[in-house]
Amino acid sequence: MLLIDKLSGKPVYEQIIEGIEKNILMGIYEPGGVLPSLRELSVTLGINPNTIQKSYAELIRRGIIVSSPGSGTYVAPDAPDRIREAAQEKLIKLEDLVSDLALAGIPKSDVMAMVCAVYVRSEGNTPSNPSTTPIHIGGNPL
Amino acid sequence: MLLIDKLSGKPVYEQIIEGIEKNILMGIYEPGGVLPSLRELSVTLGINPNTIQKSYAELIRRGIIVSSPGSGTYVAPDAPDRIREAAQEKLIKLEDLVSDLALAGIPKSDVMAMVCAVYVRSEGNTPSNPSTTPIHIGGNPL
DNA sequence: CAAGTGTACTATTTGCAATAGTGCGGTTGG
DNA sequence: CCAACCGCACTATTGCAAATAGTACACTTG
Repeated sequence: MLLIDKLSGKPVYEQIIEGIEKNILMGIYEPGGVLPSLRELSVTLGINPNTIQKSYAELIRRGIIVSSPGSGTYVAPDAPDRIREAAQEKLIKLEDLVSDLALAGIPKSDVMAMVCAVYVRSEGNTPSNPSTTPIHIGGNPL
Repeated sequence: MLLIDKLSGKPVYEQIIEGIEKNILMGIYEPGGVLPSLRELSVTLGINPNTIQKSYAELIRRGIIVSSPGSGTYVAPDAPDRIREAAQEKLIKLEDLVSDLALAGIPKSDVMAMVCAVYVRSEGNTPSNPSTTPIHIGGNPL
């Protein structure tokens, strides 16, 4: 998981943030579950620990993950909800992009078709069922 | 025209590129017409001439505008077509964004409604009629 | 107690955006 | 013709953010 493209121009720490959020939404990282440690993820991704820490710090600021010094970092219980709320802001970016396409003459039907296709494709990718509470392991503070 | 926001985080030279493309699509800059000179636009926007030049150079590379050293810079005859073709790439970015929103649980209906709203709003903003060929003035090389 | 954890620093490198300044050669219009 | 303006091509510099590197400290776990 967590593919990082150093040549994409997008800051690495942002890619990590988005990757973790995506994993949480897809149920790979479950609420209450433990995240990879800074140093472990650092080795896995081949990225400096400080860069990982920067991503974690931002996610903590957003209340999506919580840290327990000396123990580890964990997914907040309401992480999916918080991520979904933040997604509302992305709708504005989407609006700007669509506005550009409309001006450029891209037919409305093309955009609509694309949206439909995406939603059909993503129909089976939401296994994060809130009723199946995650298993509590170790010194998890939650 | 050409509003530049130095605090937006977006590079100024990109804002200039997008602004000029938008003006071309809206018919404010007509194919074959002359663009403001580097120095003139520099003064108008309060931006260093080299930054303007960077924007112009990129637009030239894309074949959207052409330059005639000593004379001026002009909108390419097929500029609108080229811009529209390039817009196809933006569809991919849009697809990624919609994919994110779908994963975050934004309902398809919300996205659809937003797309409709944008297209309804932008219905009167396309006065760039290809049949009305622009007037040829001065030393225009086209 | 040893190992692993998050946290907090400082210093340095790297790349990009933007500015500043100068000069060259071509075009234009009086 | 020629002064004025044009695009174009340099170099140098500044500022900023991302990323790396390294160290140290306090805490938790087994």
